[in-house]
Amino acid sequence: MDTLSQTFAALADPTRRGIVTRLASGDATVGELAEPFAISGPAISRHLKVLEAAQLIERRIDARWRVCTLKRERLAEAQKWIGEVRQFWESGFDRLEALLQSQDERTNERQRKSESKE
Amino acid sequence: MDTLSQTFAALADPTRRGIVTRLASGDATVGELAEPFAISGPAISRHLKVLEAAQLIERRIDARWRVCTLKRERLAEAQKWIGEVRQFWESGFDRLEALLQSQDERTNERQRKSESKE
DNA sequence: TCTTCATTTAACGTTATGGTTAAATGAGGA
DNA sequence: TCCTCATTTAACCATAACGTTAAATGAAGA
Repeated sequence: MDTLSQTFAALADPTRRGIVTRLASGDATVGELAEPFAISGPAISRHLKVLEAAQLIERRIDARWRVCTLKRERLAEAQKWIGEVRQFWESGFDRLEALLQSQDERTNERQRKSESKE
Repeated sequence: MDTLSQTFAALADPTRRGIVTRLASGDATVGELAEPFAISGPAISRHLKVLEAAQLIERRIDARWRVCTLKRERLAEAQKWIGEVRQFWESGFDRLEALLQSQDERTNERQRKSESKE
């Protein structure tokens, strides 16, 4: 799965967004992150694994706790993607090809006639 | 499912992001949207249904075509959510409670001790 | 009216997601 | 060493997601 898909998928769950929001105020242990939610430890653990796989957080070991830290990069990329679409939409310009390339959103794209001719 | 979850889930698929990007350059029929992708019509139709359910697009009937339009609101909300988290994270301030409330991210939250005492 | 064409719905299969409980892991403290 | 505690892994279940092909729908044009 591509990075952007992973980022958006990770943010599509309210528990995970809650965790991200909490981490925006500073690092926290798994237990601290779990506290506000009425779900089991293993469920939290899996949510953290999803966030880590999406590179939205990092985990490090501190004595007998795992401390989670929020990472900037993926959030920035996701925000940028939305921003570009919005900006393009507002501008009314017809430079789609440029936007498509800038966003590298050609996954699954069908072989183009123009391309197969060349 | 809450709105934000629906928005992020809709954006978590590369085909749907491709459709959104295409629509940022202007309205398009289902056929036009389907053209770049190597998947079946029904698959596109379902992607459009997801985007419509998430209120990212609208469909209207024009003769024998269904024309799709991008909508602004949900994209703006999603971008805003990410922006708030990032801003909060960068600020280093400890006003988590305010952020939580502003984002209405208390879904699934466990009964708090302080609350049950009051 | 009959046919065509764009799109959707139905039915189906496979894999992913999110939850659970029970057991495993592994560092710290007694 | 042995116990405790924080967290993860394993095994399982239900439901959602995404793809397919075949059939249905419904407006346009002959």
